[in-house]
Amino acid sequence: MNFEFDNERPIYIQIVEEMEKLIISGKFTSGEKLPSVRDLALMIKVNPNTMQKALVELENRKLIYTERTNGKYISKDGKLINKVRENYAKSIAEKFLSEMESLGLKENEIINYLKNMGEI
Amino acid sequence: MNFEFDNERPIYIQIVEEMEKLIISGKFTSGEKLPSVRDLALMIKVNPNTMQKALVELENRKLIYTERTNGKYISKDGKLINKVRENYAKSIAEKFLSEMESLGLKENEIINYLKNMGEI
Amino acid sequence: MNFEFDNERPIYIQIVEEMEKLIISGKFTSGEKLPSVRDLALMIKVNPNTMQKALVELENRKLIYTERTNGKYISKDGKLINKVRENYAKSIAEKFLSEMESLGLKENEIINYLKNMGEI
Amino acid sequence: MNFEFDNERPIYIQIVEEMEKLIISGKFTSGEKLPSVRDLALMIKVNPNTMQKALVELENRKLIYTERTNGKYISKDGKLINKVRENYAKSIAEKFLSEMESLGLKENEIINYLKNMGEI
DNA sequence: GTGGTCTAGACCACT
DNA sequence: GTGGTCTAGACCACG
Repeated sequence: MNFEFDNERPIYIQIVEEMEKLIISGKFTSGEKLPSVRDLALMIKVNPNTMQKALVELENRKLIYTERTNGKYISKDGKLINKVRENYAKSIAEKFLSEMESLGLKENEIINYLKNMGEI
Repeated sequence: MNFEFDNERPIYIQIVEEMEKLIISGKFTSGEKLPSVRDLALMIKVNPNTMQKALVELENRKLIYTERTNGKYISKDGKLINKVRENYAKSIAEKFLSEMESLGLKENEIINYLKNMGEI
Repeated sequence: MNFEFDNERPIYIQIVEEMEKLIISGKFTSGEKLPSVRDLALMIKVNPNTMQKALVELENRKLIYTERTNGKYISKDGKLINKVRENYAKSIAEKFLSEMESLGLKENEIINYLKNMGEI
Repeated sequence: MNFEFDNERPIYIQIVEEMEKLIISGKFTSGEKLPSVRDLALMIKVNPNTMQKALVELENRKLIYTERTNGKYISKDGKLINKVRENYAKSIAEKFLSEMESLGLKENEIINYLKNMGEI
């Protein structure tokens, strides 16, 4: 894993976001066992407590679960994961549209804008 | 003006962002005189220090300028404003595309997704 | 405040439970400002980080909220607080009944048992 | 046997508690021979070490005893079992009352609350 | 002065 | 070896 952090926002939040993306995009598969907290911390070069804080948050969101003394696992709840993915896509698309529209662009203009970007 | 702030990020940054959007979308016109810092602070219900901090940042970005003893004005530099608008549009579009692609969507899928949203 | 902790369970959890009780029983009033994290930590003699962890959990439960750089406050959502109180009462009553019944006692026997306790 | 464990507390403790309840409620009869440690472990799907740890604790509490090379038996000491049952009932009743009272309820209100629960 | 974050390091129970 | 908890101490942005 190769994580880059920006200094403006808490590291643990950025870890949560990155891992959430890895889960909902299928890079981590359902039920897969995660490396130990300490190993994850080493891999992305943060303090184990920081890693732990991120994992607790992911567990609050039900994207991972803990087997006591055994390890942590990606959730097996496929429906939940799908729902999170859909919510995520919807929320960033809505945010994008609203920001572009606040610049005075109409929807077809926005779509043309995106198409042109691909061609450059 | 009716501003809503999110507790997670500095208020003055959020003011900067909102005013920048107002300027580049033309809600504030070039050369227009701004209300006094004190009045702006009252209007959006923040501490005058916070308002002042936001205005300093906008001045750093050349989007407003100060006439000593006279007040603050929206920049008359139309090219600059256009450039800021274009950079802004480009940056949010790139961010949007990269986030959608990290979910595993291709560019044409993303565009279809946006089109469908509009129809709902 | 005078808190006593048992060694079997995490201190921060015990703090959460005690403060939850104080809130739902009205010892803390709605909207009331809490002492600073550091002061609370001093008062009940734990590390500020431990106190912070407890307060984060209370915030997750919506029983308190944070005003950035200003302090923490008891929730003003009276309905929520009532609901938590009712859930709490219901859950401990159900647990109590089920445990007494698993000893072979009928409901009227349980109630008599309680009445006798008071008289001793 | 059908045991469900909560991840937050040691499994062996939960086994002890469940078996204690089975004994004091008469589900296991005095003097009855228990299945082997290995079989018990299989039945409730835990590691034999964990089962063994639980049985050692039950033996410390004199609720079972071991006949060397022969097996483990439920205690024949009816007085002891009664006493444990009474202590257990008393302790959960006291805990229940104290928790309800910490919500601001008086004893007669608590009893009415219980009566109403039964009727729903 | 407020809350928040992070690091370093230690200890613990459990399997 | 696993996750979990706790302490001590430092630093930071904000208002």
